[in-house]
Amino acid sequence: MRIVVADCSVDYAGRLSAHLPRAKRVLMLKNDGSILVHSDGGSYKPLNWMSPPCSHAQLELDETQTSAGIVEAWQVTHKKTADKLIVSIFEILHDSAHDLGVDPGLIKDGVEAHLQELLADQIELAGAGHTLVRREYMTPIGPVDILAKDAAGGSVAIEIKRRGGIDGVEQLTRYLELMNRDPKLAPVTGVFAAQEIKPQARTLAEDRGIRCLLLDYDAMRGMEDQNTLF
Amino acid sequence: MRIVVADCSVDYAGRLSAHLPRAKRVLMLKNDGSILVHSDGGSYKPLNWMSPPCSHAQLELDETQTSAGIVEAWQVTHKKTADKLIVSIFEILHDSAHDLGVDPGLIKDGVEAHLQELLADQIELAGAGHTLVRREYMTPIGPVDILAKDAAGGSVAIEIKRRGGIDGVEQLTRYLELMNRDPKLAPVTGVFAAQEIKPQARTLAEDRGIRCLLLDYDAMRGMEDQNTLF
DNA sequence: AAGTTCATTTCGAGA
DNA sequence: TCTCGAAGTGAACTT
Repeated sequence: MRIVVADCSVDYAGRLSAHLPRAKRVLMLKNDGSILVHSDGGSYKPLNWMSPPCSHAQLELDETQTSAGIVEAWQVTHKKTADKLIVSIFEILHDSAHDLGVDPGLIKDGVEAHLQELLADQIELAGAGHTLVRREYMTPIGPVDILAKDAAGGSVAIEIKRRGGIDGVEQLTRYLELMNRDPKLAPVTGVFAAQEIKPQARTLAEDRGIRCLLLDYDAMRGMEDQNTLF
Repeated sequence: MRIVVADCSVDYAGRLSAHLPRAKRVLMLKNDGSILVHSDGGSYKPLNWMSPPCSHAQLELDETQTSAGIVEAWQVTHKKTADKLIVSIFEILHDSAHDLGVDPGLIKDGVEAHLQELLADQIELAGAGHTLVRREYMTPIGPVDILAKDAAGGSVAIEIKRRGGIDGVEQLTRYLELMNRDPKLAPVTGVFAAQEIKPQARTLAEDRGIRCLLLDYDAMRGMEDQNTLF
């Protein structure tokens, strides 16, 4: 990673043509040859950039450029699309290189996991009087997201998805079939919970006697915040 | 703009929860309080970030943190959504600040203008034997993008859009109506040229006897490059 | 101001 | 490998 702060102008030609007038900017040159041109504002999106794979070359300066005050010119070319980015540098204000190594990468706590956590905490959303038995209840063919008991004491298996499609209903159906063979659990009813339930999935679920539960992630999160605060 | 290269771990809590394990990264702190966490790879999207408006605070370190080797901890909080980003720093490898001033901003050369230029140069795309009369041919209600003549010497008015919708067809229709009143031009036929023509627009155009011409921007640009090279 | 569409989108999952 | 949908999308344009 090389970081250059410079007074520069930038020209891009690719899907569109774009030009950045002369100004001080931060140029981030990554090891894969890619380059980002950042200003002191805006969002995380650079003013201009070149995505990898691409190659970096130093251009020869002609008379016009040197007399205009350009001290260095870079050309970054994309290896597949022939997109081109030219950085004309008038003054380098800072230049440093850093060996960062390979990044271990971002760990995202999936929304599904979070939904499961939230619904476990707010299990009454599945029905008045419902109580939590346990999350990730193991069955021979995999874990059921949530096992609960309804007001009458009957078992309830809940499958949680962010987007509820046919697949999720089939999955829950398999769990229910298996769990209903267990005399300690049976009869087990099913709840298919998701932020969004596709019409086909809803039809299939209801046809099989599985209840559908639409989850409002933001509302559940807001509820959680209140529980934490007080 | 402050640039810090540091051995750090990052935690984000907002719409989702995310964690970046300890590693060397570049932290870009913009003047508006926003922060970008970049690694030496990936695209222009940072591993993690906080968009403005947000505020930056230095956290007090507790025993657990100091014994874990953390020398500094930052908390960046969004001013509206209460999203939170915490950067735990184990070692600062580089730290510099730069006054960049306000950026004049990106100037995008519209694709439509470029398409007009390209089609004017490759006017035979509009039909074999077509010749260019002029670009931006003025009429009392505005300029027609391209005026050409077909192989038989008849006038052809071409309207160019990046995405061809109903609006563009209506616009061209008005031009054609007007131009057909001019005995020096009449009869004038219309060509609706665009990178993408919506079905409704195509139907309307063809119903009015206007030809539709799908433009392949990349191919036209490639052709232009060849013309320039040889 | 609120909604819609586009993006040099980027990114990930599923087929 | 390719296609399709989501994104902590952001940004520009319409209504």
